[in-house]
Amino acid sequence: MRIAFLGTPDFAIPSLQMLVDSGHDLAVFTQPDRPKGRHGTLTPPPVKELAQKYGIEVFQFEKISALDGVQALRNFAPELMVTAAFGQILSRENLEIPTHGCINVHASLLPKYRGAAPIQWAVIEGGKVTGVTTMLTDVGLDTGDILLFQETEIGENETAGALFDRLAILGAQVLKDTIFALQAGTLTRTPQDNTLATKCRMIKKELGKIDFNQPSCVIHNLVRGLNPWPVAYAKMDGEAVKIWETRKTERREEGQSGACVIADPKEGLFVKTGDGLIEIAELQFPGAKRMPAKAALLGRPMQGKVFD
RNA sequence: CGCGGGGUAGAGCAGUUGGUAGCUCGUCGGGCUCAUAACCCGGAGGUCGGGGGUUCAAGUCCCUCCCCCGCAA
Repeated sequence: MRIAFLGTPDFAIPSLQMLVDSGHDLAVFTQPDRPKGRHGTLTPPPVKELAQKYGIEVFQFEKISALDGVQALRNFAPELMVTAAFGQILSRENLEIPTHGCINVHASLLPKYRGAAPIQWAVIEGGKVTGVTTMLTDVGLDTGDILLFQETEIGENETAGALFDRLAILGAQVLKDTIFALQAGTLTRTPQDNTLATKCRMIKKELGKIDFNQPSCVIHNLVRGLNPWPVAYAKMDGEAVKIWETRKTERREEGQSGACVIADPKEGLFVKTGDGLIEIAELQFPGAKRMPAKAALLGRPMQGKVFD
């Protein structure tokens, strides 16, 4: 099938790879190269790199809905359009180009977690199950009819990053099934129940500030959900310390919220929360690399210090 | 050349006004103990990121290169 693939980050990679392996006639539309890293090096999005590896034509528009974007899309004349974490809003004009419409791969069980950061929010809110949904894109934000979906459990200590990788692969599978069903003529559409819909906000850095008055599980979920980006943090002696990994614990100890009540290179680092203790397993001080808390404690006594 | 922090024993850190490198953990050996990741005693292990310079003398000052990290994008 002649397919226009619109996607940008790593999440879209397995899906594009699947389309390539399935022998479809592809063109890739992705975001422009962006400055990245410490020196602002202009870096192509992952999807572009993969596309170029296979000699697939790549188009990059600041706004696909603008005139030149629509024109390029029309010229390619796709039968089907597929989006996966593209990062741009499609206009009605865009959507009317492909004869079979536009399929979006979304990393949540719609209608839950519509919007930009569904994976992180599923973890932050402590969800036990999430998944991937394919839907028929319409002009709303992830509001189109549901085609297929697949569930997966979220591990108790799973990070958003790890879940991200799994859902990217799962997404490719669901997409494959969806296209297969489309070609077989067995695809069914199920409208979303808007009364059950939730929309997730974009992740901002300030969201990562840990409030140790919160219960341990809330903190733990925040830490997992913001790993590997932007990473939860707390301040100690005026410095922002990144908290990479935490563990729940049954240990009890008195102290003020945020206080390092146990800080021993052998036992580990345990901080008082709103309802008990939480173990900080991995952290990162300014200028330093991330490291196990037990290692950090060897050269940096933290007993009695307080995070705020 | 966007701003800043840092590269010192296997790991994490300290090293004051320049004068033969210390701490905690680990590691090796010995001891105590019913026993131990606990405790005691002892040992090994570092050309202080690379190169150049100043000096009687540099981890410590100057120049330069490499690498790591944070912020900002």
